[in-house]
Amino acid sequence: MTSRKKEKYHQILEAAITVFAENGYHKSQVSKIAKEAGVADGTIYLYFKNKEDILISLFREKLGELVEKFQTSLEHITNAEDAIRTICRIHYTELEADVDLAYVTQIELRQSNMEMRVAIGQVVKPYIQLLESVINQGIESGLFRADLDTKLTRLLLFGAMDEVVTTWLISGQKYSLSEQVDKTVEFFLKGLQAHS
Amino acid sequence: MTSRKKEKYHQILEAAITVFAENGYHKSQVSKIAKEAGVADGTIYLYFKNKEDILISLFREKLGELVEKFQTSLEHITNAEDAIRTICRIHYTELEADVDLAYVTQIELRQSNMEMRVAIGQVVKPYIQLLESVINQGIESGLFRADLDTKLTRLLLFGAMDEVVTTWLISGQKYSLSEQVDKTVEFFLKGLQAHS
Amino acid sequence: MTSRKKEKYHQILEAAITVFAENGYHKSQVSKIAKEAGVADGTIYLYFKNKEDILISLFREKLGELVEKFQTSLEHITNAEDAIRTICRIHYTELEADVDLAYVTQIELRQSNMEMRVAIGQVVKPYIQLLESVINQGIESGLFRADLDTKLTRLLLFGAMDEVVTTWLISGQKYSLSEQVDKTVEFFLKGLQAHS
Amino acid sequence: MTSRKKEKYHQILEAAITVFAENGYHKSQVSKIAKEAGVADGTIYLYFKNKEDILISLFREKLGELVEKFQTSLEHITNAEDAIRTICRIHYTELEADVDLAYVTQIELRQSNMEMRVAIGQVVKPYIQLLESVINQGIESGLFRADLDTKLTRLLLFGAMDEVVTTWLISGQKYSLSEQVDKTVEFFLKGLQAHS
DNA sequence: CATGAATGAGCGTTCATTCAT
DNA sequence: GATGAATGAACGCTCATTCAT
Repeated sequence: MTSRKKEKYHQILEAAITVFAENGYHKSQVSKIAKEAGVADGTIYLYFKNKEDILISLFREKLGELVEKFQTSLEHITNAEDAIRTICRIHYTELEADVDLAYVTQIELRQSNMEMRVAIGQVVKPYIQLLESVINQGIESGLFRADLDTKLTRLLLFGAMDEVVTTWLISGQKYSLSEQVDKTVEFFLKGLQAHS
Repeated sequence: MTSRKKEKYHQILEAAITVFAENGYHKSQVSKIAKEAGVADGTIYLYFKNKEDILISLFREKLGELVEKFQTSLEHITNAEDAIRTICRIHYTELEADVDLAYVTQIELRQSNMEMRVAIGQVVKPYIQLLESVINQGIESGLFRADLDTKLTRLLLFGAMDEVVTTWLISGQKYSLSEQVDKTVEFFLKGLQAHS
Repeated sequence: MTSRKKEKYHQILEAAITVFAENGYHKSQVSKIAKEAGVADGTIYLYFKNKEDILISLFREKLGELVEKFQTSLEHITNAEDAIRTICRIHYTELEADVDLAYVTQIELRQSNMEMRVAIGQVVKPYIQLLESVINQGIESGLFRADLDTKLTRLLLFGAMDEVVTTWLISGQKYSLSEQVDKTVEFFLKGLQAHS
Repeated sequence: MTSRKKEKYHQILEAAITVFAENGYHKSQVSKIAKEAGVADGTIYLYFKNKEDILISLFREKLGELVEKFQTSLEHITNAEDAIRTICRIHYTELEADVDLAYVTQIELRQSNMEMRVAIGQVVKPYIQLLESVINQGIESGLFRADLDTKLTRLLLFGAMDEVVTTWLISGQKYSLSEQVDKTVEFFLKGLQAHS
């Protein structure tokens, strides 16, 4: 029962990601998502509070997976520099590999009001904390500058990567996103490193 | 006549910025903007093609002013490092000084479809070119690393600043944005500088 | 299920005929039709593409019934003169018996653009063909003149009857329409008959 | 002054006929007529009560001219049969010669509410009376049947011709309208004549 | 649990008309 | 008389959500 419930839940989410990516959030009718998922319109509301909830859930699920990948990959990495490189690589390659997801996170998810932004903030938190802990670890290990403002720095890193992904997406993905990892990381590390 | 026309045009834009900031683009009725501007609903359409056009015009006007400020401030600055610092300072202080404008550019403007994004892209272009020219000048003058990818770098800089502003905004402007200039610039310059 | 669907479909059509007859097509709001039909505004659009579609459907349904009546009545009539008389009688009596329908077909339906005219043309076709076949049969049987132009003649007949109905309607139905049958038919037959 | 007034009045009417014929009454904005006429929007209202008044005036003016042509042509015709032939010829040839006028009278003018219909009725009156007087004269001279119902007969004649013109118009004027005169008149006369 | 027909609030836009200049 | 900027009422249609089955 529970597994079947979950099944339909994910079924709807997968449909939503497809429909959102194709038409954008505001132009995606709930009925279209239902059709894509192969369920009735009303069924959607057995699994989600409302349309907005679909978008947030989508983000939560997908970002959850992403954060897991980050955590798994970082598990045996103790060097902060390597960690930054790994984070950037996953950030770029995962979104490059799933353009639909990229659309939803970079474009559609931004089409939200302040209340949703707050909700999204909650979802992004683990990723942000990951960045923070890496930065902190870098400072503690002496690899990164001691005068770094952790909270500001993680915004700079995240914002920079975010913009690169969005621009790549809007440009029509005409070039390789993952090839930008090295130069991005080099810029980051120089900005971060202690004995520059 | 022309001045009175312009007067009403700006009257509507100012009303729009207020209403958009308060309710968000999608929840701002044209009639509400008209009321705020003290004109009839139909009058809006004498000055703007449609609701979307208001948003884009708003952005164009305001960003135009901003770019002018950048250009004026950079006029006598030949040192690329100083230029970067000036850009960041203006970016932060101007948006900090006009929270409504900040809301519109950081939140509402993102609530747009791909077509609008393209239009916005045109508007942002001068600012982007400004960043690029400063980076290029920095490289040529030997202050910045020669192996910098100009196009990638300006994304990193813009994205980083953009995220800082948005986060500050969403947090409820509980801290000073302009105080973040120094640490932001320090991070940037270390990432940019040649003799690191 | 299907019958209930049809039920609501006809419910809306009957409401539309009432509202159109009372206010005219252009001054009949969809909401007024919905109210009259006892359904929500949106329900209209589950059964009709748009407002125009209501008008055309109305015409198609009602004229369909009318054509059926013509065909049933003519089934056992082989004499072309009798057929003409029967057609005129039905044309006048049916519209006299349903003033609302008459309003819609004679007045409101004419308030349509060229595209709608084409659609209407399709609906009227069976009636036109009926007239043509009667004329042709009359010619073949030797009752009607051999030099009659079938296509022109059916226009003359239809146009003449149409004008009589419209004028009766505009005049406020102050006299009996069905009493005009005999004199109309007499005029027609003299114009049609061979051994004049 | 008066002549200049009249000048602008006709200027607007000519513009209206062009615009109505091109776009249809409901899709013809007053501003478009003003532009076509080379006057300001407001000027229209110095010469016409409202948009509807333009249509009726147009009809009144043009039909007035037409009736004059009828009357001039019938001046020296004492034979009722010749008169019918002349009327039909003018009816067909005049509208064939001025397709724009035909559009307005046959299509656009019908897009009117009951109030307008009444107004139009007043305008058509002289033409109707002309038809009536010809029929009456025919009866009195013994050429036409004595048992003709004058009021009904003029409807039959007018309606028949009207339908022929409308059908020719909607068909795209692919054939000659004036060539239909002879067969139309032949049908009429057989229906009208006494010693058939 | 699932359905999908029904709901009805909500809104961008048009355009005939007015009136200060 | 002439202008044309300004007005604001009016409405077709969409679509997220509900609920009887």
